[in-house]
Amino acid sequence: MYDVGKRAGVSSATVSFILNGRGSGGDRISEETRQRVYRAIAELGYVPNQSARALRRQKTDRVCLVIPQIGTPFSDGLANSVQSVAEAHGYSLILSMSGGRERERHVFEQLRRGLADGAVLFDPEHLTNEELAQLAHAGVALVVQCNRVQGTNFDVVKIDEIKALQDAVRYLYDHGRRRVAFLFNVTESGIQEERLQSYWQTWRELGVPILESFVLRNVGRLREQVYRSVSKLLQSSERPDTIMAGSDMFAISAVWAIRDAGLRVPEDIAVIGIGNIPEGEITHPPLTTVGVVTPTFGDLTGLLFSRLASPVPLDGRVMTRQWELILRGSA
Amino acid sequence: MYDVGKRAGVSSATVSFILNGRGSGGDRISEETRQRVYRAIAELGYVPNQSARALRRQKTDRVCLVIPQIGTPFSDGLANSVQSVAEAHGYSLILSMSGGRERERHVFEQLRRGLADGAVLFDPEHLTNEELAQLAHAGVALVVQCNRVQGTNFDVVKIDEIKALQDAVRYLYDHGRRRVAFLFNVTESGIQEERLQSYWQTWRELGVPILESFVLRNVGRLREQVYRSVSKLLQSSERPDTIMAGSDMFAISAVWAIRDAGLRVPEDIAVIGIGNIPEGEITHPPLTTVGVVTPTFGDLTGLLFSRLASPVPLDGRVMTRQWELILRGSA
DNA sequence: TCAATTTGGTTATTCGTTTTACCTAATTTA
DNA sequence: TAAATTAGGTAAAACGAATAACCAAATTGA
Repeated sequence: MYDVGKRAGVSSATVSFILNGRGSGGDRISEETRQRVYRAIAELGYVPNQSARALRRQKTDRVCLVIPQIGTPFSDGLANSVQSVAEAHGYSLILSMSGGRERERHVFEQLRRGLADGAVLFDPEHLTNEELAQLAHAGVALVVQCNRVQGTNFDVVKIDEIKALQDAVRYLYDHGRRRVAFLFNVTESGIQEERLQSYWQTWRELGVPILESFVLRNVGRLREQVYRSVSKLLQSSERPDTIMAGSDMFAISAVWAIRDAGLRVPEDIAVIGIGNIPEGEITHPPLTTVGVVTPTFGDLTGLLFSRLASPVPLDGRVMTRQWELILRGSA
Repeated sequence: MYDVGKRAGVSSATVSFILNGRGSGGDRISEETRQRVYRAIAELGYVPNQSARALRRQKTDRVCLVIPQIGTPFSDGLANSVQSVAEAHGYSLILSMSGGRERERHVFEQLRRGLADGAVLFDPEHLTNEELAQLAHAGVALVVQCNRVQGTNFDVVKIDEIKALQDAVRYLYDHGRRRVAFLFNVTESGIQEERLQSYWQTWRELGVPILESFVLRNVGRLREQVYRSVSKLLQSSERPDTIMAGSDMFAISAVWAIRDAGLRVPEDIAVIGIGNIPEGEITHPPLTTVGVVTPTFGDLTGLLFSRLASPVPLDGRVMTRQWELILRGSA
C-alpha cells in the first residue's frame, strides 16, 4: 500500500481512503489523484491484505457455516442458502465440517481465534452452553440449531418433533395399522433412539403391542444393507403391515425391498420416513414422512445477519419450528 | 497477551515464547514462569488472535478446498480426505463453493487477499492460466484439478478420459450392440458434449450409425425427469439396445425405467455410466461405468502438502490419471 | 579471582492496514 | 483586505502477535 502510494505520489493513507470509499475523511480526494492511484494499483497488481485489515478493523467480513458433514441433502441446501445471503450482505462464506468430537473442538477453537464475525452451528453435538456463551461473549455472532442448548447472548433454533411423530402414529392407527416395525441406527448422539422412544410410547398409549423382532436397531448406512435387513424381515412368518423408518433414506430402501418382494406400498405395507428430504418427492410412490415443510434455512440466516447488523448486543432469541406429518403416497 | 503477561508478572514476549514453544529464544523459560503464565491464560480465558498472528508470520495455517458445489458424491469424499490430511499437518481446512462465475471470482479474490496458505481448486471453470499463475506467484500453494490449464508455478492433476470412453464403445461393439442411445445434459462447461462427441466418433469409426432420435440432450437433473425421458424412449417402435449415460445418476435412473418397462438389464438393454460414484456398486444390477478406480484425493492432497512443505519454490508438476472401463453387471 | 558463559528473561521493531488528528494552500465571506 | 472556511491531503498511532537484538544476574572455568 505504501508502494502504491509512492508510485502515485501520495501517502498510503490516501490509498486507503480511496479503497475504502467514504470514511471519516474519505470523500475528500480529487478525481485526478484517484485515477493515478487506481493506475498504480493496477500496475503493481496490488491486493489488500485481509489479515491486516481484519486486525485493524476487528472484523473479518466472513461468516462461517459449521455442519457435521457435507454430502447430506440438508447441508447442501443450507450452504447454498447461507452463501447467497452472506454475499448479498458483503460477507464471504466459510464452510467447516465438524463431524466428530475432535473436529468440532477444532472448529470451535478456530472461531474463538477470530476466524469469522459470525457463525451458524448446525447440530453441534459436544459443545456446552458455557462454551457457546463464551464464544458469543468473545464477539462472534452466533446462531445454533440444536435442541440441547440455550443461551442469553446467542440465538437458538429448535425443532419440535414430538407432536408430528405422535400425529404419524395416530394416523397409522386410524387406518387400521397394528403390526409395526421400526428401522433405526444406534448413533452416538442418540437422536434416533429418542425418536424410536417417542413412536413406541405413542403406540403403547394406544394399546398396540410392539414385537421386539420388528425392531431393527442396526440397519446400516448403505442402501443395500437396509434393503437386505428389510427383505429378511419380510420373509418372517408374520410380517408387519407398517414400517416406521428413522430416516427417509431408510424408508426409500424399505420401499424397494417391499416392492421387490412382490408386495404393494401402501396397500400391503405402509412406509413412513423422517426428515422430508427432496428425494422423497420423486420416489414411486412418493414418500409419506415427518419433517419441516419449509426448511429452516431462512430462520438461521435471518437470525445471523440481524445479529451481525445490530449495533447493540442482542439477547438470546429462540425460534421453534414444528415438524409436520407430510402425507404423500407411501402411508 | 500483554494482559496475560502483566498478570503473570512477565512481558508479553515471554508469553509468546511460551505459546510458540521452541523459537529463536523460546526454550529458555523456567518451568516456574511457564506455569504462572499458563495459569494466567486460563484465568483470563485468553485466546491468541489469528489475524494478528497471520499478519506477523505471513502464514495463516489454513488450506482451502474449492469445489463448485457440495452435495455431489465426489466432493464429499474429497473434503473429508483433505481435511484429515490438513489437520494432520497442523492446518485447518476451509471449504468454499465456487459454483458459477461470480462465486468463482469471489473465491479467487479471497485467496489473493490471503485467505489461506494453499488451495486445491477442483474443476475451476472460468479461471485463466494467467490468473492461476498470479495467485501462485502471490505465495499461495496451488493444486488444480482441471484439464484446461497448465502452469509453471502450480501443480495440475488431469484426467484422461478419452481412452476409457473408447474402450467402453469397443466393448459394447464387441458384444453385438448396434442401436445406441445417449443421455446427456447440455451444460455451461461443455464437458458433457465433449464426452458425447468422443463416444459418437468412436461409434462412427466402427461404422455404426447413430440415430438422432436416440440422442437425448436434455434429460434434466432430477431422477424423475431422467426416468420419464427414458420411459418415453423405450416406447418408440424401434428401441435401443444400449444406453450410454453422461453420468452414473442418469444411468441409474435409466435402469429403473428399463426394469419398470418389463425389460432386462443388460440382456435387453445395456446401460453404462460415467463417473464411478459409490452408489453404482450397490444398484441392481451393479453399474458398469467409466471413471477413476482409485480416487484422485490422494494425488491432490499429496501435491498440496509437498508444495506447502517445500522451502524452495517448486516448479509446476503435472499428474495424469487414466480413467478406466469398470465392468460390473449392467453392460 | 576474574573473565567467559549460561540462564532467564526484556525492549523495541515489524507485519499491512485503518483512522484520528492535524496541516497548508486556495477560496470564500463580510 | 483580513478572517473564516474548504479542499486535498499527510503524519502517526493503533490493532495483537512474533522475533531479533540486547541485557543483568548467576554460574562456571582456569
